[in-house]
Amino acid sequence: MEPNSKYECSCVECKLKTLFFEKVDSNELEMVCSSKIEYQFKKGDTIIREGDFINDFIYLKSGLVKLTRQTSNGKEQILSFAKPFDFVSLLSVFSSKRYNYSVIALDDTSICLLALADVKKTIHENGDFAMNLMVKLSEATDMIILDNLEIRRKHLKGRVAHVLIYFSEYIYKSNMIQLPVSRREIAEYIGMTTENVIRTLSEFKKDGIIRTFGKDIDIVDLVRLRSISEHG
Amino acid sequence: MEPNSKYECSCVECKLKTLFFEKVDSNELEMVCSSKIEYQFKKGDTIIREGDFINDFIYLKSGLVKLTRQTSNGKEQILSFAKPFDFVSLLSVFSSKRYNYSVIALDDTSICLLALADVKKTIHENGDFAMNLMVKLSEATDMIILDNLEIRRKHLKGRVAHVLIYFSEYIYKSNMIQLPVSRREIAEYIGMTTENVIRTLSEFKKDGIIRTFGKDIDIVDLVRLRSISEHG
DNA sequence: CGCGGCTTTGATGTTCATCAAGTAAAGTGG
DNA sequence: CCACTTTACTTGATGAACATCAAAGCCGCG
Repeated sequence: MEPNSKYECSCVECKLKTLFFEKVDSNELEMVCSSKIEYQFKKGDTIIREGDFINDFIYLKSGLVKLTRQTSNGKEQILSFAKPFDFVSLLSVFSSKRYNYSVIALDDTSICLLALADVKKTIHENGDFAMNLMVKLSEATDMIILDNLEIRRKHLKGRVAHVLIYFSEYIYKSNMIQLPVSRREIAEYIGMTTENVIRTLSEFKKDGIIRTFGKDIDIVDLVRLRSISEHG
Repeated sequence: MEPNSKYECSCVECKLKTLFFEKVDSNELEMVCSSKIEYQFKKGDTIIREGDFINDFIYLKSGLVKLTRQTSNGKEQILSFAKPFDFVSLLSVFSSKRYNYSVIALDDTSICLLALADVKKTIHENGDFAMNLMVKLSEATDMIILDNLEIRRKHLKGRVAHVLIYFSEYIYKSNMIQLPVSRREIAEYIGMTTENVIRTLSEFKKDGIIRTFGKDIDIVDLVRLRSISEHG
C-alpha cells in the first residue's frame, strides 16, 4: 500500500466507531484507536493489491471503492463496490493470508487502518466487540452474496437496470446519479461486454426511462426501471 | 422444522467440535453441548424453509444439503452445496431475523442445533470461541463468494466442467462421482437451462472426457475438463 | 496537435433459451 | 405385481440474446 498522504484525526468524533461498538466506552475506543493510522487516496489509486499479505484491518472513512479481481482468462471482474460503513477488509481477513481481490479508489478516499493482530486481540478480550464485528461481517458478506445472485439470475437489461438502481438508491440516494464508473467497469461488474452495456443504456434513453449526459444519468421512470430489473 | 427423528449423542467424540474450539476444554465443550439437539432428515426433506425465523444455530453432522432460494420470477436458484464442516446456518444468522434461503437434504442428513441466544452468549464470554467462529464464518462465506464469481465469469461448458470438478474434488474426492443432484438442479446452480446442461454432458461424453451411467459419472480426462473449466 | 482511452453504432456470427416431442425411470394406487 | 401417473432425461429445430469485430466520434492530456 502506498498512501498519498497520512495524518491523524480523533476517533472520538468519528461516526465509524459504531462499526465497532454499539455503546461506546472511552476506554474501549482508546484501545482500538490508539494504534490506528489514517491514509488518503486519490481517485484511481490502488489501496489494496490482489495477492498482498493481509496484515491490517482496513475500513473506509470516506469515498468510494471497487473490489476487483483478475480472472484466469485475463479479464477484470468487479465483486462489489463499497462506501463508508461497508467494510472493505472483510472478505478474507479472518480466513486467508493474502487478499484475493484488489481495492481501488473510484473517488478521493480515506481509510483507517488497524493492525490485524490488535483487532484479533480485542476480539479475544471484548465480547461486545466480537459480537458487533461478527454482525457487521455477516451483513457485508450477505449483501455481496445476494447481490451476486441477483445479477446472475438476470438478463442484460435487468442487470443494467439493477446497477442503475443500486447507484441511485444505495450510493447516491437520488434519481440524479453521476456514475463513478466507466461503461467498461459496469460491464466488468455485471459480466457483459462494454458494447452491450452502452447499447442497453441507449435503449433506456430512447424509451424515455433515463436521460444521459456522459456520466450524469437522470432516472426518469423508476417504476419501469424497477420492473425491468425484476422481470426482464 | 419438522425432524424425522431426534436423539442425543455425545459431543465428546464428535469431530465437529473443532468447529468451535481449536483446543477443546471439557468445560467449554459442556457449555456448548449441554443444550444441543440432534435431528435426522431423509433425502429430499426440507431442513430450513426460506422466510423462517432464525432461532437456532445449525450445523451439519453428516450428509449433504443444498442452499436454495426462490427468485422473484418464480424460479429456484441454488446458492451452494454444503457437507459436514461447511457451515449451514451462517449466511444470515448474525445479520438477519429470517432465513433468505432454504436448506434441503440431498442425502440422509443429520444436524445439530443450538439455541442462537446461547451461541451469542458464548461469543460474549469466550474470546477463543468468538475468534474461531469468525474464522469459520469468514471461510465459508469466502468460498461461496468466490465460487459464485467463478461461475459467473464462465460459459456453459466451463460451468458444467466446474460443477463436475467441484463434486469430484470437494465432495467425493474421487474421479467416480454419483451425482447427488438432478440435471435440473445443476442447471439451477449454474444458471442455465436443464436441456443445455444435458447437451453439454452428452458432448463431454461424445468427446471422451467423461463416461455416464445415469447419475454415475466417471471423469476420464480430468486435464481436459480442467482446461474447459478455466478457459472455456 | 496528436495520441490513447472512452464512448457509440452497425454488421455478423456464436451461444444459449425456448418449444416440441419422445424415451426412460421412478413412484402410486388398485 | 401391473397399469397409471408423474418426474427425470434426452435430442432436435428455431429464434432470441449476446459476443465479437470493425469503424468512427469524442474528449482530456501531454
